[in-house]
Amino acid sequence: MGKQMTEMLKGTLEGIVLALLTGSPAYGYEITTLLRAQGFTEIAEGTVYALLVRIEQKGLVDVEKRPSEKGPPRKVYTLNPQGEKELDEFWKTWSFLSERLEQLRTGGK
Amino acid sequence: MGKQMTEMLKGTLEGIVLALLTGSPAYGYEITTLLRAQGFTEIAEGTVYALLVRIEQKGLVDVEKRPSEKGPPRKVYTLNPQGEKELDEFWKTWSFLSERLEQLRTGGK
DNA sequence: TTCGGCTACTTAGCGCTACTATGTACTAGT
DNA sequence: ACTAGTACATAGTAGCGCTAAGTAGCCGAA
Repeated sequence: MGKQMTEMLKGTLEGIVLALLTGSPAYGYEITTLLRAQGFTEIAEGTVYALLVRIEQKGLVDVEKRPSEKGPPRKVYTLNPQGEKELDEFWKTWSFLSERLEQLRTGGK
Repeated sequence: MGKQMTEMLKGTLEGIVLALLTGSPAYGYEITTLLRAQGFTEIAEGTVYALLVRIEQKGLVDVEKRPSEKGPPRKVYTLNPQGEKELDEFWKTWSFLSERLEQLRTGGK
């Protein structure tokens, strides 16, 4: 979509990925294709992997290495309790922002 | 709200300010207080002024200097046609992101 | 058997945006 | 004179997504 989307994704992409991980673990390449399937067609692979490194270092996910039939071993990420807490915070922050913007759009000065 | 909000504001704050300018022009200090009144209590003054410089340089607003009774002269910003176009784009980008996230929140993998 | 194409992960460097901190300058009230 | 409120400006910092390039394993077609 362009530069606007790039800037807007800052801060939200992490939440999106955490949300994707709720319920079912996933590995990097898989997450990238999931994002693309959901319409985020322009998200760079490198972005996803860098993000995964970050959330791992923050302790929001547990990581497990599993062999793949089709290539190098996969790093499977699972949301842990701290990650769920962070996701919770994310939704709160998002809701706040979302409500303000909805108000602005419908002319509520 | 904290670091999460700071990151999330990237890209959206510009749209918020443009939206605030639709209908009625405003000057920097006024915009800052408007934002605070709407719940964005932690937005730094310097952030707003820097943003205003940016959107002026991008040609999204027209600027007029007006004397103030209470201090230094005000710089009054008015949304111009190009700014309206940019705001339109912003709302499109926002809608896209907003819809994806709503889908994610309600369990739509 | 070699080559392209898919899978899968990594990393250095860049650009953009919001924040911190500080400074300037004008007015009014005490 | 001093403080508080109004009003704007800016240098430096941190964080995040993107670009670009690389490594590595597997497979099927030429």
